[in-house]
Amino acid sequence: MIESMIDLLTRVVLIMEDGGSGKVVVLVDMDCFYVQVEKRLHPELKDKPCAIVQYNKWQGGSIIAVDYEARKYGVKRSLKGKEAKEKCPGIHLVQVPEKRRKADLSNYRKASGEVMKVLSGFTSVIERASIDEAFLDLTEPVKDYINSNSFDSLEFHADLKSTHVAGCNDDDDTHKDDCDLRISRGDWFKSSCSSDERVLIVAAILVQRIRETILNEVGFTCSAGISHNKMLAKLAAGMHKPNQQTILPQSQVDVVFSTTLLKKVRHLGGKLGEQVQDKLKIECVGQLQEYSLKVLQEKFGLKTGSWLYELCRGICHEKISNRIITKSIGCGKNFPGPSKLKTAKAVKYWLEQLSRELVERLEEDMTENTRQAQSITVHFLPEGQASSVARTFALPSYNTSLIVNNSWNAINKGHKPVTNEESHLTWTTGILNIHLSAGKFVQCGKGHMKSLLQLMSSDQECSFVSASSSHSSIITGKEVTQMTLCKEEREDAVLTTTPTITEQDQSLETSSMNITKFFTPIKRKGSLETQLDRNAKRREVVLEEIKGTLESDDDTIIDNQFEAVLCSECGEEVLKFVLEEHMDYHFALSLDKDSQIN
DNA sequence: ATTTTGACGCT
DNA sequence: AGCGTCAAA
Repeated sequence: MIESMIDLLTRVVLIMEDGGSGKVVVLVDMDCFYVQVEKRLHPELKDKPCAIVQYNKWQGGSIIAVDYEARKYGVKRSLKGKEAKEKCPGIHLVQVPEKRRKADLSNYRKASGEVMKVLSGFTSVIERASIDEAFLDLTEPVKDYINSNSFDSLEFHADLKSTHVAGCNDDDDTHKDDCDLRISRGDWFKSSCSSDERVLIVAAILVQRIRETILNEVGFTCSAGISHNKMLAKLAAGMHKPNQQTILPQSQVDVVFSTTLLKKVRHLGGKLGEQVQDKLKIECVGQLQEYSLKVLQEKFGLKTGSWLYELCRGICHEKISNRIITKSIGCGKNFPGPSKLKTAKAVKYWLEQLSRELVERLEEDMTENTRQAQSITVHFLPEGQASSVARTFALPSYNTSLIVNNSWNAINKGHKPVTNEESHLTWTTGILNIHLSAGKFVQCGKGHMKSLLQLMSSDQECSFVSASSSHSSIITGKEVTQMTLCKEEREDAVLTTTPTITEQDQSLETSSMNITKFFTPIKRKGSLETQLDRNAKRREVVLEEIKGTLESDDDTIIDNQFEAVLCSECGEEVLKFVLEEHMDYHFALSLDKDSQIN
């Protein structure tokens, strides 16, 4: 009974030409993004087959992006650089930059930001879906455009060269079919076209402009899918690449779905897609239409069942959030097989490297987005375990030592050493991966007029932490006085951390890694901006002093960075502000020795 | 020995 | 909070 009512309602919805969404949704997807970023940086690579690799010591590195020229030779993601050379001897392999002995993706994040900025010029509703993809809600812009005067004077054939309509044989130039004629002739547009297709064609004109603007302003090509919801837009975007766009109207859904493999649909590319395929013995999305809502819910649960029921009819209610910056900032590194971390020294070294990258990125994020992360989660994968372990702790200030120490404690809790010989703890099992992720961002700082306005006007994505008096919380056994997060109170916030140094910590403190003290208390006075200004000034001075020969250093604010000290390892005089890097250098040497012994 | 990310759902 | 899934380069 209920089922037949839902079937009836669904049929009614389907009579509505756009599947009931009433929206215009676009997915913009950059073509082989990392390759384009590198080619912009190295124009001589233009028109040459090219792939991006991470690292290259082992098998020529792992490929993470491939341009369309190289794809012709069968070069794919996840191949080794070496294998790519075999398939395509002329290929140019560009390495991802490395910093602190790990891959550094910041160039690509910056380029992504450039694209997002251009997109924000066209519509107020943008969802960053990944580093190179964004969903746009063009419903309003399309309405505006239709209501504007320029609408009548459209010349479709001129503007829609790179536009396709899904489900039409538009690949063969000699056999232009109905779909192509539709979009290339204004007269058809005015007379013989359903209203949902009409808005999508107008959207296609806007998307064409958006893509041209991205190319002109930041120099990247992209592809796009134009439809009524996220699922269809994403599917459409993949149909014609690179540098093209595809309309997928509701009227074409059945035709397209009759040959679309399940795993090609968003969210069905993994285990669920396999389950659906196996349980129902079907291959294509369209075949799902043969199953009642009841049966789908029995087999896959209430929620997933109704999701599948609607999905195969082209209906998808996934909301487009309004957010072009990430909700978390993280970095991690794998230590596969032979390179697994076996000593406390090695773990601390990499925690230091990861923490420094994280703090660097968090500080940039703060100046860029006037927000501050409130928590860190450390993930690590002990050898022999199926899944990684995660532990979360509070982040009262952006401080490398704090992150290193809390992470170290977290890792130690469930991972006991078998021997403990003077800063050389050894575990029965090694550590195969460490990942640090900062999250729980709250808006902060001055210049809050603008950010507050943004906050108020945007949909739920941003949330306030209500301004209240300072409170303490117990997290991972450490008492932390948190700052008040909003408004004026913040100005006078003073941070204190209460150190609880364990025996193990102290034994480690003698290790060459521990340059700064654990939980160096940080007192803050004055506004955030003042702090940032000071940091910026300090960096300028430092940069001038060392003439750009060294990475600018980060975190721990020490009064006199220019005081020289004698290095305990080599006896050289070293300025304090490069001491950490200097010790890293020694440690890297010792690690290399270690690995030679092994 | 793909690696390094990031979002979200489940419990 | 911690784990699992899915996805992108």
